[in-house]
Amino acid sequence: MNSDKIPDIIIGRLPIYLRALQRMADSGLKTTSSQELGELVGVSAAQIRKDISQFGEFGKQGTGYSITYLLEKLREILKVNRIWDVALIGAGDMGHALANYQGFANRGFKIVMVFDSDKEKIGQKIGDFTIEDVAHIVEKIKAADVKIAMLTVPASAAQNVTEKLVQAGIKGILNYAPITLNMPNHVKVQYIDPVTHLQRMTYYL
Amino acid sequence: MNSDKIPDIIIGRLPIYLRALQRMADSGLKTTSSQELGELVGVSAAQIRKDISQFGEFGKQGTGYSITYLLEKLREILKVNRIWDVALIGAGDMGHALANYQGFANRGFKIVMVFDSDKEKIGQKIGDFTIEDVAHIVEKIKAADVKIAMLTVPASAAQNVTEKLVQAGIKGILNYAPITLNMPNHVKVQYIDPVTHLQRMTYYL
DNA sequence: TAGATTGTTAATCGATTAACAATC
DNA sequence: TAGATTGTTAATCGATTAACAATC
Repeated sequence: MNSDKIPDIIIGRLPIYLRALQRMADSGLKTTSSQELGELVGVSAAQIRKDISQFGEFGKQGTGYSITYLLEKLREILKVNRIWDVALIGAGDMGHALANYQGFANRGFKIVMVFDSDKEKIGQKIGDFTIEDVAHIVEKIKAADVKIAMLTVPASAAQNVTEKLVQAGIKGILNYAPITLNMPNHVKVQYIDPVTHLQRMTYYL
Repeated sequence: MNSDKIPDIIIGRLPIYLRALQRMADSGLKTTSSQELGELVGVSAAQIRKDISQFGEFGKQGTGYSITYLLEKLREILKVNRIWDVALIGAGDMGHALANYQGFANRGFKIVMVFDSDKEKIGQKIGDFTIEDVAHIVEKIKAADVKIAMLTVPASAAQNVTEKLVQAGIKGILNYAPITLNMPNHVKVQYIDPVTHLQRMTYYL
């Protein structure tokens, strides 16, 4: 156990462990080891143990880790033992795909509002949501006390929207726009750009 | 200049530099510095210089880097000074969003075939493509000599499809299924799972 | 008990930063 | 020329791995 600041690189691996453990639980397994979990996620057993031990002693010598117990602990650590409301900004194809995605709910997230700037789209429905005017984004997000946003607007609009999101009290942004955002330090961003991921692989081809 | 093996972490930053430089070029800029580029992408100037200098001497003391020249060099290094054909597997919402995405072409990629296993979907159109039966995926990909795939099938199908992709000679997979894939070492994978990205942020909230 | 596996320490390995001579 | 900025070296910082006592 270690109460110092945990490196971000470790935090980044925990969701991967969580995902693998959930699959093990779903297939009825009760117990695992650092060895087995490591093989499943492509990480050394030593690293699995080191990462987990930052937060406490969750295993047992000789038998390994109880899957449900470790799941519970990881969910606590990552604060996904609850449901986070999420605002979606940008009702294009990607926005639609995310709005319809069934995989959020059981992993801690729920889209609760959708915004766009296109007059044609405002007022229309995506699944259960009515698309709202991005002009009202600051007050709507504040009123709903939403802390997480997913951004699927064009690159040209992303920085501008980001500033409104910060103003609205958003603390974490999952950014699908292909641009690095300029942000205050207290707001976290994660980037998803399929092209940068593809370009990372072509180097090796 | 350094001819040893370049660390993957450096390769991972190059697409980010490339993206920022492209934006600078689009807005008419001719020249930049490690300082300026670093601020734009959130990386130290020293690191920008170190990363770039792995591949040659592309800058000039006193004046910095020519944007078009550095763009050209980075595209060469990443092998995106050409267009890569890409196979898309999974014609769900995410598959549709990717098939319709206009941002691939000018950054080195082009979807050329779409597969699904759903009899209802096979034969239907997505944009310009007719959805093909995943049962024929190995011969179709081999025949077209495609080396890169994007995987947007459910987690339960992903490992199975991956094995077929490897058999078909695919060398890089962009995986949207929320599961770690088991792969031979000579095939590269990149993972995109919005939930793991979100869970990485909630820790800090 | 004997075997298995944890949590942790120390050693190794790798990445980042600071500093500056070279030079445009 | 004077000012700016590169490419590179050495120092620092951080992450990973190997090894093993503790113990279930």
